[in-house]
Amino acid sequence: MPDQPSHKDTPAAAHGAADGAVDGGAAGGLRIDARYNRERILRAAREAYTAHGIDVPVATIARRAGVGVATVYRRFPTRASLVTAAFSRQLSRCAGVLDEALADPDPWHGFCTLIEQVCAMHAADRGFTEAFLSEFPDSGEFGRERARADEGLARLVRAAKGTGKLREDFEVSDVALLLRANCGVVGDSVPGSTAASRRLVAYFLHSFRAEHAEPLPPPAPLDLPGPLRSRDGARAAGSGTGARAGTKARGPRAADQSR
Amino acid sequence: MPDQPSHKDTPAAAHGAADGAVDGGAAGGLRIDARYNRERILRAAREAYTAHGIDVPVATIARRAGVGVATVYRRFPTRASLVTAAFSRQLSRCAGVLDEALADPDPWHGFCTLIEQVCAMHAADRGFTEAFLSEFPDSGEFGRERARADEGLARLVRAAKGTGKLREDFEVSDVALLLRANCGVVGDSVPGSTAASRRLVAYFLHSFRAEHAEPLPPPAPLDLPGPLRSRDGARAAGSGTGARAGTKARGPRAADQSR
DNA sequence: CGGAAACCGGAAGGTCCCGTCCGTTTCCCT
DNA sequence: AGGGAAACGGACGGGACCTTCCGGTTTCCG
Repeated sequence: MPDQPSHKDTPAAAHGAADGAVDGGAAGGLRIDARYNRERILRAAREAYTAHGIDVPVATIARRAGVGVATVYRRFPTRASLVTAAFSRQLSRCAGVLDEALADPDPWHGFCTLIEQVCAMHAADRGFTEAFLSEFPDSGEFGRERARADEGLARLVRAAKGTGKLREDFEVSDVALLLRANCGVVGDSVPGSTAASRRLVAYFLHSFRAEHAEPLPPPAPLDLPGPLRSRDGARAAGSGTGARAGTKARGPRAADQSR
Repeated sequence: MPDQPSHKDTPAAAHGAADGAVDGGAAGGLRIDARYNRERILRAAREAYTAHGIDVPVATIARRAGVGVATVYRRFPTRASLVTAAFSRQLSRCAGVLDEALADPDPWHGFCTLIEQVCAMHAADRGFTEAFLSEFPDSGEFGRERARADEGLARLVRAAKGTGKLREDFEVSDVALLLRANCGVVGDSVPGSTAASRRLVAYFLHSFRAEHAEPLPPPAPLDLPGPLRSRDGARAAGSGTGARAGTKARGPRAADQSR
């Protein structure tokens, strides 16, 4: 317990989240070899996800981390939990950017900066984009952060409108619109995705300005990318293939038209 | 060889593409039961893809079409070919919309209509969106259509700029940008995707206008969604998993860091 | 009307991947 | 130093999917 070498009553579950670097999950009270491996797994996962997307098989990550599959699963009970843990950094960076934006004396400037930064993050990391769009991070860390983000975003938008620079009919949900759009542009690991994203953002920010604004069609009953529809919900953790596109879309029943 | 029933010279392969309705592929010279089944398969595929995306298992489509899996594979040698065939209609509709746009006396109006219509098509059909973004339709029908589309689009854009309504620094590749963005917004089968798409398009078209235009960052070296990177190419037809996300992203080698 | 080619459907072959089991190894505390 | 708990890793079970095979059936020409 490098954290609190109390010698007697191992302070295991005491209050682990104080490890020098970022410790998104629960690394406290782990044997040092376990902690070391956990770090290696996270690093390997981050690299793989960033480069190839979140559908990289767990076995691949395990191999690149130099551990067995079982070790990965012992530390992260499910694929989804690994993904969540791998991107918790990025997520807090997003939160940090939002805080900065809120602190900006010019709300409109803060708003623009926020959009630009977050979109740039997505453009630079394919895995983050996919994780963001994916449904399973709803609950857990992603979900909790989101609640706070929604609130802060609403405040920022209100303030930006107050300066008269952000058009009045702008909706908070339009941020989600932009983010999803950006994810679409970034989507695959196309080389020029960063440039494309920048251009997209420029177009959007231009049309968000109050001056010369024209009427818009009504916004969709859409929320932020995270917690979308409530479809078949479940499958959040189990069912392996979690993020794979198909699989889930199975029709009505198995013996629906038997023949 | 249903294609060339040598036997004598059945009018089979004469000029099949004249089958009353749309006949995207080669239904000529098929026994009537085969032709009937082919139609049922296509219909089932279209329904399934539209509703659940192109990752629906072949077996599901076969069941809903009331045929066996083998029948599907006999008619469409591979998953990809089925997808291509299923969406060939939509594709020609796109081409038609483009032609209409080109014929519009007001190029700017034609341009706007084109964007709106195509985006609406994507919003209404999840499968079409996925197929459009997917890489494998490069070759074959999709690819050929695209060449023509690129050319027509370039002309339309030039004409629209000529009227002074479309901003001068607009690039043809910005259409691809918009389409990809729209696919991102539509992405999942969210109920309100149509409304979201409409709003997205409105924002974009607003910022495409020449008046009050502001400088933009340079466009990405990006083409239309279809033929993107040339990555690991191959896998076009075979390799089952065609559209599945992961799988392909396998790391360097199998025994890369064996342990 | 009769036979052969063209068709059909279910089952089997081959991949890939998630998540668990269990014998073995490593670390930590006494 | 030594014993036990924690951790490790390879193999295994289970599930989906794509595609092919093969014996039985239907259509169509003469």
